[in-house]
Amino acid sequence: MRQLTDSQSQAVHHKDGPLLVLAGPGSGKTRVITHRIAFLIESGVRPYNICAITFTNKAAEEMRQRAYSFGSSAGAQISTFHSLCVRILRQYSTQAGIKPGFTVYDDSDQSKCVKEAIKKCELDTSSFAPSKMLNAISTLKNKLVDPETFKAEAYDFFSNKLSKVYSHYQQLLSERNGLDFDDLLMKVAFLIRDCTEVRDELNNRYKYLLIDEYQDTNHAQYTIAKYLASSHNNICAAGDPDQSIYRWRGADIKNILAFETDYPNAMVVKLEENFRSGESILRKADNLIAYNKNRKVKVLVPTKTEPGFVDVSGYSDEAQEAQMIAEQIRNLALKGVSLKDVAIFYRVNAMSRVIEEAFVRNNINYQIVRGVEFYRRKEIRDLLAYLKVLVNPDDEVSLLRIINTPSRGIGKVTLDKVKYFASVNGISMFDALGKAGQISTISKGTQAKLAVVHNMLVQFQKDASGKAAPIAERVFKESGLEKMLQAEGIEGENSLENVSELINAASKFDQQPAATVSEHGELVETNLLDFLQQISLFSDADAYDTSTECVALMTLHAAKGLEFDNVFIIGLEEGILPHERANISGDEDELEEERRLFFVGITRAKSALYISFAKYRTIRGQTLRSIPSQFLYELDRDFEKKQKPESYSDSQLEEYSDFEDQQEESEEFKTGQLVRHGSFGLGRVKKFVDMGANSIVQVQFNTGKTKSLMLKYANLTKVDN
DNA sequence: CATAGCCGCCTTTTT
DNA sequence: GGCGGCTATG
Repeated sequence: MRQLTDSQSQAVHHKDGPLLVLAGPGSGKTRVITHRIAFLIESGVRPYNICAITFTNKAAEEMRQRAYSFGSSAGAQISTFHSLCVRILRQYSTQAGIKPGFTVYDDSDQSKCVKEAIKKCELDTSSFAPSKMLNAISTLKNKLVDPETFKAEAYDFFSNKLSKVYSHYQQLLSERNGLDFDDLLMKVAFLIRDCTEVRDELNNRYKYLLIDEYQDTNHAQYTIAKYLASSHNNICAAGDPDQSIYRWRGADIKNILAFETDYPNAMVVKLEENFRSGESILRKADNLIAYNKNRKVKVLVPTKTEPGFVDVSGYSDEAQEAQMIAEQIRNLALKGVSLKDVAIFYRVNAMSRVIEEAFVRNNINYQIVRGVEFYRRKEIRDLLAYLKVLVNPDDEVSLLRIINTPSRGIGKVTLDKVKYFASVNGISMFDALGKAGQISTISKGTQAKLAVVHNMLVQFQKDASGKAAPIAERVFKESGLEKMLQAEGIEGENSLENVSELINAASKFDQQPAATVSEHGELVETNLLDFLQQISLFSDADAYDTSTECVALMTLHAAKGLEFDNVFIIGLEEGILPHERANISGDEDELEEERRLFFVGITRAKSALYISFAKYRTIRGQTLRSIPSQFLYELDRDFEKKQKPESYSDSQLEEYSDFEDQQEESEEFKTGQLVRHGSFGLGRVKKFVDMGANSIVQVQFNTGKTKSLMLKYANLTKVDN
């Protein structure tokens, strides 16, 4: 085990009071937190009084294991903000005004609820798109604006409508005893703000608070942290403003920048040495991030003696890019590189497909780090919906999903009648099912069908307070789900396998020593509800399996916190990275976040970094000529001159030559200039990035679309106003 | 009431 | 290019 450096050691051994660890990439930040947990325990703090918050469940699990290896840290609360909130809400459900068996609603459940809410407000879903509404609601919740507060300040037309949707949406969730991701944070923030009894208890329990990736906390999380530490101020925040990549989700970089103002007596430790990457890699990262204006300047100090290796290659299209990468990886493997040490990063999930195809062709093992995908499968969602109803009979979304799955001859008309009966009598739909015999509008035969389902669920419920796996298995067999899949023949085989994988996961969860430990040190047994609530908080990064010999494919966002010897970052093109959606408001902040995202990707690489772009890329079935990302010039202004013609296939050589031709003088385009484009028509210049012959103009066209165009190909003509 | 087939929608990143 | 939802048909 490497020795701690002076500054690392300073952070680790800080005893009481606020501490800010400003850490660059690869500076051993997470290690400092783990050592600090060990130090606190050594100096007499009970593990039970420590709370460490990480960004993903995976990170929490790793930190838990490392902390264990230092000695008995059992009982320390190490989890994500969301998991912590679930715990708090269950423990203090009465004070929070919710029932402890609540369901955590994922985005598809949310979307069902918001659609209903929009309907109730008599708005049409075309001008009030559910996704827009959900986004807006999420932003409000992250800012801790509840429906009542928002209603009071909603003056304009849109806010007014949004406020109504928001109220109805919250109403629906609360009737169903469901909480969405943002509710978990908001409810806890309000609970500890308003309820002094709970705040005191939590302050008493969590005497030391450690928060990793503090740059990505949103206002709700910030508030929770503030109240959790309010009596003792033993808060240790660690993060890197240059790695803030979740602004779009409400993360506020100001939280870390203002830490010293929030906690005036804070000790600040800077970790600027980088133990991860070779010098040439770090220099590129430095060059790039220096273009961000909105930052505190810091330089990465390399400590590795090996220089590292950086390659920037242009390919003709995404298929060639993928094939060349596959070949390079095969070469690396021949040289003895383990596939575990190779990763591919991309901006959007859809870009993984071409790489996958190339890897299959070339016989390269890979895994896509996309954890939530498994839980989105129909058969998995069906079984989970049954289990959710057992634990939370108010969960109408899940109940409606399963009531006729497998089909039992219960249709929409019948369900409408049941729903009407439920609302007239002020009971839940589940209870209305139990009284199906009293619903006179429904035929005797259908009444009987409803009663059968209700009876079945009631029978299942008797086992629902125990372990997860046995009840999951029982429900799968007795509900008819298994028969339904078996009847599908070969098509259903895959589904059957998935279900048994889920049941395996459940039984693994059941056997796990409980992560929760009571004050007196005894393990708290987990049950079905714990399982359901845990998997609903699963994230992509959580699915990353470090034990198998294969290349990891993931988005740049999922790459946060990881490191690899060899890193490939693909699709360095305008519109992809930076992503076109990040430019819609013409907001410089969004471009800076894209730059930070690339920065995060670069700084994952330990010894070799391969960056690539393609001249043509097919997106959503459309092949478009693409422009190398402006970020490539920022890494290295001469990057294009250094391009090897060999990296293009023969047929592309000719095209390459016009690429190389950068003698002509570029014409200046000012923001606001009216221009005409051959196919897009009239538009106005929003931005001009001067790169000599490779200058990029961003034009907002009258069609409403904004495009980034490479000046020398775009054939733009200026139009007088 | 079930099923198949079609249309139209979106599609950045995710706890 | 993929999925969800709607409609028409049996």
